[in-house]
Amino acid sequence: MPRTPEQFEALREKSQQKILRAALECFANNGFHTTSMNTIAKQAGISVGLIYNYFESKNALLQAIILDGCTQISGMFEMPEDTTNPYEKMRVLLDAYFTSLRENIEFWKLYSRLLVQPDVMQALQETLATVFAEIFSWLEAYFQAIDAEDPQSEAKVLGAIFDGIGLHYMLDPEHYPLDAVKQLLLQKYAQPLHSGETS
Amino acid sequence: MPRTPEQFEALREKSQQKILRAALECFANNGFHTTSMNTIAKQAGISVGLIYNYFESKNALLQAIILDGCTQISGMFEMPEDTTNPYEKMRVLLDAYFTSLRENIEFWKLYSRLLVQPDVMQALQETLATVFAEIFSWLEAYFQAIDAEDPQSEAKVLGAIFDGIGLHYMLDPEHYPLDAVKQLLLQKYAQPLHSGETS
Amino acid sequence: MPRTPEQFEALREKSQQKILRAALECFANNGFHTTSMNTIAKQAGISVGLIYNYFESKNALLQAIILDGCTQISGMFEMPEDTTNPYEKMRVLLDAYFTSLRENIEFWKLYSRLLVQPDVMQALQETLATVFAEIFSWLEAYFQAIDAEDPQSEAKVLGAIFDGIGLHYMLDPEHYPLDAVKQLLLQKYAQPLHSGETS
Amino acid sequence: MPRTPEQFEALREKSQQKILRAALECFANNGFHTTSMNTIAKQAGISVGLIYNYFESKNALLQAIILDGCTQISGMFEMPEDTTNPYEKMRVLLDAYFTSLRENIEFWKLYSRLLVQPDVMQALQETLATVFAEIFSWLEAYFQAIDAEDPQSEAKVLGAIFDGIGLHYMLDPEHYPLDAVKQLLLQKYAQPLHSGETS
DNA sequence: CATGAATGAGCATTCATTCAT
DNA sequence: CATGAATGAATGCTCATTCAT
Repeated sequence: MPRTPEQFEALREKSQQKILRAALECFANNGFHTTSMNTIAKQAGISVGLIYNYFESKNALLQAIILDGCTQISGMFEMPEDTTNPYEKMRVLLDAYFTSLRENIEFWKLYSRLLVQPDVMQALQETLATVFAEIFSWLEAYFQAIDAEDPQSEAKVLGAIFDGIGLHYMLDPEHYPLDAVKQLLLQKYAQPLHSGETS
Repeated sequence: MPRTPEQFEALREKSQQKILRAALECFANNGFHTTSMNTIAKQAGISVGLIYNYFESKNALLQAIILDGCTQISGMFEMPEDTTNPYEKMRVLLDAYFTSLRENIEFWKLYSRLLVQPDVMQALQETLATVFAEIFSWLEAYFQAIDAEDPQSEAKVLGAIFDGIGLHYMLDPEHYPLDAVKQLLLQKYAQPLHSGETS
Repeated sequence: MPRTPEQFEALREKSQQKILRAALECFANNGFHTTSMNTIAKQAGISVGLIYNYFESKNALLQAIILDGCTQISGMFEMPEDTTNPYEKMRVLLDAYFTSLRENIEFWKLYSRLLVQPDVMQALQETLATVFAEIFSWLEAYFQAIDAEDPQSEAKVLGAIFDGIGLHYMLDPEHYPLDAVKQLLLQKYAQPLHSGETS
Repeated sequence: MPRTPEQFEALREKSQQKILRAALECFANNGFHTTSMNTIAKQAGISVGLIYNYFESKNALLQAIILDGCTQISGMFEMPEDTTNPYEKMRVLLDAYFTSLRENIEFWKLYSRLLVQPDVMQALQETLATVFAEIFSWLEAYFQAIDAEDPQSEAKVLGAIFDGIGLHYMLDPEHYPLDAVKQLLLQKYAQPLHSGETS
């Protein structure tokens, strides 16, 4: 009784997801170079050979993971249609970011780690450069919208804050005061400065 | 006629420096795992074996480099004796930091990279944890001195800014607006807020 | 269509045996330190890497060989159930020993060689100490059974004879008068002394 | 004030002896391959380079040690002029052997170890073969003198006893019953058998 | 004569990748 | 589709030996 093409597809999808999840966990926790294909296979509960049925190489596997993650990051910048107020937008972004930090810590670990591994980066540079550009242009637009004096630099600083917090949070998730920091950022960036000045 | 102990010492010092410099450059640009001892030797213009006359292992070599760098980082927080005003102190710190970023870009590359490689970190964790703690306590003291509402979170955010900027700068030093960003930070952190508002 | 577990098991068994045999031959003829893993692989007709699928390290490989051999040595002291007469037992032992010397000359070479390599011995000491103790207690029991004056010393001397002969035989197997020596030992140790003197 | 040639010679002799002693100790305790030239130099309190002023190579150093030892072994077989009785000769030999075992344990360790290291042996084979031949012919002469039935085999067995005891003693010098074993051998080999038979 | 820094070939070990079944 | 045994190039590290002083 041969399987239908749909069943095949579903099986493939399932195996691929298992591999991606296993690889993400291993890379994030032990580093890319330190993780062997055998380790990933064991973690995924499959054989080494099978990985090569789905991914051309260890590097290709890594790229697939990153691509997944970039989609997610980009998603954070998508706003509900009716959100037009810049402060409101920033609130949505900060919410999304801090939620993601907590929920996808594995990915953020990996992301931070890869960001800075030049050998790994070569292949990803293009992909990441695009995402980076998108993010910074979004941030600049925000600072222009609220009439900041130097929107570009403000965007750089806020971008640095995002990556810096991600990095520090991931170094010691247990003790990082994620909520307090979020509050501070909401206060700094998601509300008009000197709100009561004119009264 | 054997060399005098002083001559030997000079030779040793010279070789060690050659090795440290070569290793920093290689690690920073190509990553720790991707750099082989042979590569370092070639870069330093010496033989592989010689490296092991000065450093017990590849890891020990890395640690020596990091230790060097930590001393440098700590140095940034040492103020001239007569600097008591917190804003003045912050100005000195920001100056030191941005100068160091520009002058020791190799080290900052390496630093950012290592910060996030769990396998490499094991051995360095203690060393780095100490430096981190020092830095954050310095920053907290600053925010307490200027009567910030939530000094801890402010310190976290400013710490994130430092590491985030370092990371972004090093990803593309040519195009990063280092000066503009520095000016913005001076404005944000090194002068009283709303100082002249009421006048 | 993957192989069945039984097929894999058979493959593994075969490779492992190939490795053990090749390693024994190399170690025995060229010494432990002088034999490289590459040499063993070449001798076994496989790749270096494969050895590490079966043995954790060069030392582990050596230990596996020794363990095999110790089982064999111990076997020499196992007597047929109906052998109760001590002289008869000694005859069986001498037979077993000289047969083994001839048939497993490779192992005896290795054994003699390792016995005296302190650096290699560290790991094997426990294993070998046990075997040694067993042998000497067997020999002492024999000398007690035939009412020797100083069973312990007699055991030491006979033990020395075994190892000494092994060592000399293996230095020049072609010319060693193994049979004549065996006859002499049978005469010395496997028959009552002066049995017919008084007749 | 230049030194006289005699003084030079004395200095050379002294250094050479220091090296030989240090090397013997290291080789004996840690094995030939495991001992590095640096270790020997440190043990001798001199520099590596100096060793090469006196010995062509590590192997040459080893050979020199062995040659020294062989002279010593040969010496054990030299009898006082007036010793003509074979039993008396055997007594002298056994005395010499057991005394040497105790006093030159380092050398015997090394000797036993080298005897069985084929790679090391290559170079020494000739030297050692000569010594071996001498010893066995001495022993055979003894057994001929006392009218043994199979002098050659008796010589092989006694030779085996010597090397076997040496080997076992050196494996655990603390607990080996050297004296009792010596007594037993004196009884077995250094006095007429059945001394009272004819009475 | 004496020193020890410097060399580089050689070794054990790892691991991404292949492939017969 | 799936398996895991097999490959072999690459890497960290050691150590006998050389040589400038």
